[in-house]
Amino acid sequence: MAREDFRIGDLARATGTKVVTIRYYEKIGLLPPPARSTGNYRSYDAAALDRLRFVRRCRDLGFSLDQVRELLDLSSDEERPCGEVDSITAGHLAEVERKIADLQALAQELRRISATCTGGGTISNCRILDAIAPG
Amino acid sequence: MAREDFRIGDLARATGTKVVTIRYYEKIGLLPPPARSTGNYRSYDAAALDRLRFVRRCRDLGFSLDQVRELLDLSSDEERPCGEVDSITAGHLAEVERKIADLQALAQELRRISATCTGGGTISNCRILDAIAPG
DNA sequence: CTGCGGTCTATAGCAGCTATAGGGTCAAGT
DNA sequence: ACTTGACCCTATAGCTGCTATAGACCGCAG
Repeated sequence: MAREDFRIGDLARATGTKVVTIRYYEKIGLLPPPARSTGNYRSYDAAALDRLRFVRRCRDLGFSLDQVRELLDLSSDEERPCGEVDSITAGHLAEVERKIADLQALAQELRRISATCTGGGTISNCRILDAIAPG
Repeated sequence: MAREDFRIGDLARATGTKVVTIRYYEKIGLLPPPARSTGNYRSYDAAALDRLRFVRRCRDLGFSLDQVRELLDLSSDEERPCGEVDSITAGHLAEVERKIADLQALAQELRRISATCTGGGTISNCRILDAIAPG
């Protein structure tokens, strides 16, 4: 309503989010349904911008949408102990570290396999395929 | 038809794949439709086992189904130069390494954020939330 | 002949968007 | 006044790589 309200495209640009993604976030309840203009356009305010920025930041940090939802819920309840936030973060960090370890083992094996390539052969004597399918 | 043929459950156990997944692979054309028994059960032979093992191995190595398809196509053509196999492998390796780097940066930031937690506070003075949503 | 474990098809669901179809709105230009 | 173009709306289907469910059939042991 006020002059500083803006439309979904502006919000998208301001946060680096696609318009469809914002509507998707609204649909799954991550963002509240905003006010509507006379022409039925979504009308956002500064609070909506803050909230979406928070969501995007969490997503950039690799939190799942469910985790983001939890963090949003927590952050709206001033009285709750901070420990819950920390446990979500710590849990996520542990998961990321596990993924890194998995991928490192994977990369190691791919390097081993790739190193077998002799360079000029044909499929019939491809060492890489042998390395992938031993036996 | 021969005595050594076996059914989908056996194939599943032998490869550590779920039955539904095998049917899915068939549906998307990754595995050829097998012969059928009189009771319309799928009937597999040793070649099918080899092929599925190859697929599983590729998946374990993190190749996408499309990449697996390509590798399968290549491996069935003895004349093709081996270079294509190597470029798929190298490309995949590069992608895995990029992912590792991304995740390491992420873990670093999560550790930084998590370290701000003072331990006993409430949401209203949560440093982690501050760290996630600065400003 | 009844029960059970396996198999069959077909369809829907998961995350987290993205794309498409088929329209309405609004401000600027002519 | 009219048209162009950029923006917006809803609703639906698609993506990857499976997984789950429903409802039926097959085959063998007791």
